[in-house]
Amino acid sequence: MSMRRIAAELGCDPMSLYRHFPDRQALLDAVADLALADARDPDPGESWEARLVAVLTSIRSAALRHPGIAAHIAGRPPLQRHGRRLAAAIIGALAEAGLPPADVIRATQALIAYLAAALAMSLQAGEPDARWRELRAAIAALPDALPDDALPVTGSDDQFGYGLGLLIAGIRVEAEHGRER
Amino acid sequence: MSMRRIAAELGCDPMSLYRHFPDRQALLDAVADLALADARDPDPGESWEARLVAVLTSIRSAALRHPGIAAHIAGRPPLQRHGRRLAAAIIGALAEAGLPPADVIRATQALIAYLAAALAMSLQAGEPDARWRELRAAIAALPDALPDDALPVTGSDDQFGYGLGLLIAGIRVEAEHGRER
DNA sequence: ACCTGAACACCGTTCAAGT
DNA sequence: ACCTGAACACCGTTCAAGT
Repeated sequence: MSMRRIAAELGCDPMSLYRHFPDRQALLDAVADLALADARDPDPGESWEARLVAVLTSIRSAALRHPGIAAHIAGRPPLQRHGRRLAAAIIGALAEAGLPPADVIRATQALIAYLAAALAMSLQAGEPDARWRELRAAIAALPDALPDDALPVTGSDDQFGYGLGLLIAGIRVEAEHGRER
Repeated sequence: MSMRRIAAELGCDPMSLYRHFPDRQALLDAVADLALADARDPDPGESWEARLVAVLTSIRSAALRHPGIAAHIAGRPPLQRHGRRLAAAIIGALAEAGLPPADVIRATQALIAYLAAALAMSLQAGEPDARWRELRAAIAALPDALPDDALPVTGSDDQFGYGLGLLIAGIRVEAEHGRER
């Protein structure tokens, strides 16, 4: 995904790209946001929990469908047209959960941070990452542990969903505490 | 942090580095792990919640104390000597919380994913990231919202602690559900 | 046998020269 | 005024030539 390679693919001079974007980062930001175009907004009839799961899963799927730009999405969450649309869905769900506005921001950034890192792990998992397998093997060797092949895989859908579930359970607890106060 | 720059700093030929490490990534992995040497293990007398907060905060602080390698730590969590020591502390705390072994792995990876992304956000926050400020401004313009300057800052300690609290609350809920079953 | 540094195949971006 | 491509200042890594 270099400027020279993109220009070659487009059959134009590398410098022509600088007519449209100030630098490489701005070009990739625009492409990254575009890659999220097919991440759908959640059904407003669903509960806030279901909407959070739906929108975050949808973003992750859309990013993984565009492997060339996924690493950039993970490193710099897009905040242009589609990024903002999806952020608004997250913010709406959190507001409905009952979090105060400052916590809505905090929880939004926590969810996006988790999504970004889980996405990065999924990408690294593509190239079999020997380091995590080593760690899994070390854990399997501990007393009372499962055999290695029963352990969840880094970057899998299952793995992503579990961590997302933890965050949502935490948000529910936090919102209930706020309501009691 | 290029091979040529490191070699120049060390006053040696760039190629000498390849005598000690197969490639740039292996060298940075080793440096990254070393940067976590001063992240302390938590006090075993504390509760599992307090130990999780302590060890993850300690890792984040250690990484931020070495800004040159922090981005590499965020992108590729070190899994050598110190990385494994700290992972063992996380795993121990989660096991004590009462999670079954497969969930201990899932929760460990969720915590490390969150830590990595929050760290990356802290680094980007160093260079004032106009994109997040724009999003904050957009949120401040919503009905019932706080004024922009009351919103939490991306990548701050406060921000990190809040998301970590959500994950730990979620883990507590998950562990309690498991105990009921 | 070991080590060095020239060389290869790239990069993002600037800027002077062309039209 | 606009666009092009040569040039600058870098990369990580290979490998042939030296000791």
